[in-house]
Amino acid sequence: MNPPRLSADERRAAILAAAMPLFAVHGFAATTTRQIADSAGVSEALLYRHFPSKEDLYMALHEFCCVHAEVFSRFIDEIKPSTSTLVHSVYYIMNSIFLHKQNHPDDPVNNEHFCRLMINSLLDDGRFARMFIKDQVMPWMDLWAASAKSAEAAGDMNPGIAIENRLWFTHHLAVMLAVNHLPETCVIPYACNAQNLCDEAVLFSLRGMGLTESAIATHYNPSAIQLFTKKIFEALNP
Amino acid sequence: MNPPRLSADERRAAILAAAMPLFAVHGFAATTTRQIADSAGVSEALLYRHFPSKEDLYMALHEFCCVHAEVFSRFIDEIKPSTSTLVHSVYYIMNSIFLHKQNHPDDPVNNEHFCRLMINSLLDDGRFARMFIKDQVMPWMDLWAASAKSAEAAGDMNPGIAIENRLWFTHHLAVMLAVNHLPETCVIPYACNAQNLCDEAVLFSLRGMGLTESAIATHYNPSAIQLFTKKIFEALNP
DNA sequence: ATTATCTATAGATCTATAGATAATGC
DNA sequence: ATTATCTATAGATCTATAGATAATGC
Repeated sequence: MNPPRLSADERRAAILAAAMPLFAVHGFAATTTRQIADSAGVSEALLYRHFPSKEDLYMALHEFCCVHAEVFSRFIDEIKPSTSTLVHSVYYIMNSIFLHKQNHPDDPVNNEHFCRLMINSLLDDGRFARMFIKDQVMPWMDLWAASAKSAEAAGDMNPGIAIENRLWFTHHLAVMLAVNHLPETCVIPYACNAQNLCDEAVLFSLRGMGLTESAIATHYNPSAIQLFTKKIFEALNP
Repeated sequence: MNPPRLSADERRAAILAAAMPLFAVHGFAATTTRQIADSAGVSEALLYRHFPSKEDLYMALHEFCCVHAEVFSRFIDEIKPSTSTLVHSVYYIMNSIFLHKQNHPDDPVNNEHFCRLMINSLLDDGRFARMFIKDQVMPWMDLWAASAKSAEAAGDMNPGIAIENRLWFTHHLAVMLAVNHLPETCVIPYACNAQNLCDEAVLFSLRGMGLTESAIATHYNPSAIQLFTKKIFEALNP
């Protein structure tokens, strides 16, 4: 009859899980403590037992996102930098960020909600975004940059753009494609479906980074890439 | 002594001008009618004389942005589609959206505020973003797409990506660069300053669209482009 | 006479806390 | 005995309106 009585840690996690979609979809100011309490099935008073203020709850949510993203960086060391890795990485970036594919299946952080929290942070002071990028994205960036350097050394890539920027630009395109698809009706009148759009964005990025058409022809093999990303997927999901 | 008594139209515009930075920076929910009234130097009651509700005021602000952007589309017909126009357009997109350069000097809509309103719309239902894109961006897109087709016909561009998407991707990169720079501290640890970043993003986009290295070498002449954009700038500011 | 503008306030809602109660674990 | 949880509510704030007042234009 009565709602289950949880331990402090469990209740804390349950409150965060309930708060996530609310803060993500409505933003900080438009989300009320009453909404969160109702969604979590507890009283507002209990929220304030676990979090000193609404603001603290919001910040705890950001920490929660960072901690639960850590699983992704465990397998970086096993991947060798190369032109092929670069191509596969671009494919992975685009698919995971834009199409929300190939992420950890047990990830408690919904991809759309995470995206919304990030954009909300960018409209705010950017603290959460910086924290996440520093802790979770930079390890990958090191691998990506090493791969780009390797591609350059192999003569597969034209010069003219700082190595890291080539990958940031790819990343930015992926994020913006995701953001444009956040509203129920996509704001951009693209002439194709999301999957084709993603594939074209991969090609755009590979070319944009300066990869030669011949290097792209050699390394951009969709079926091989699917195998590669599937392997990552399985490594993340033992 | 007393504050000046304005006509209904003038007061309405003054209220919108005061509301703009508040809604842009803090978002709809976190902006109070009291803040707007104080910033406009009037009572809250007067706000509700001019706008039935806070929501209506917000929507009026969106209309205001669209109307005041119309000046930009007046000179489209004078520009001929070509590879050169395409290159110049990419440069223009990147500089106007990311670096906030080459816009109309009398534009009452601050570029950063406009960017924030757009992103807020994307986190919401996207209505404002769709309206602006349809009315203000699509006329340009037609010119850009015609230029890209012209470049393709001239043998300057490799195939593989839908024509419009090449320019949307360029646009998205520009927007995301702007968004990453919204917080006081940029969220991405770029290894260069904003001007270099913009130049590199132009090169990335030209390559990404599939322009050949030789076409880029022929048409991407920074000093000639500065002249071109200056001409647009002057046309917009007679 | 009309229009712009204000003061004052109703009614709702929102964050946060005080103090009481019920379930758990030793 | 400790810990989780609730009810009730204070105090602030927020949107919106009622009704009064002062400036403008014919």
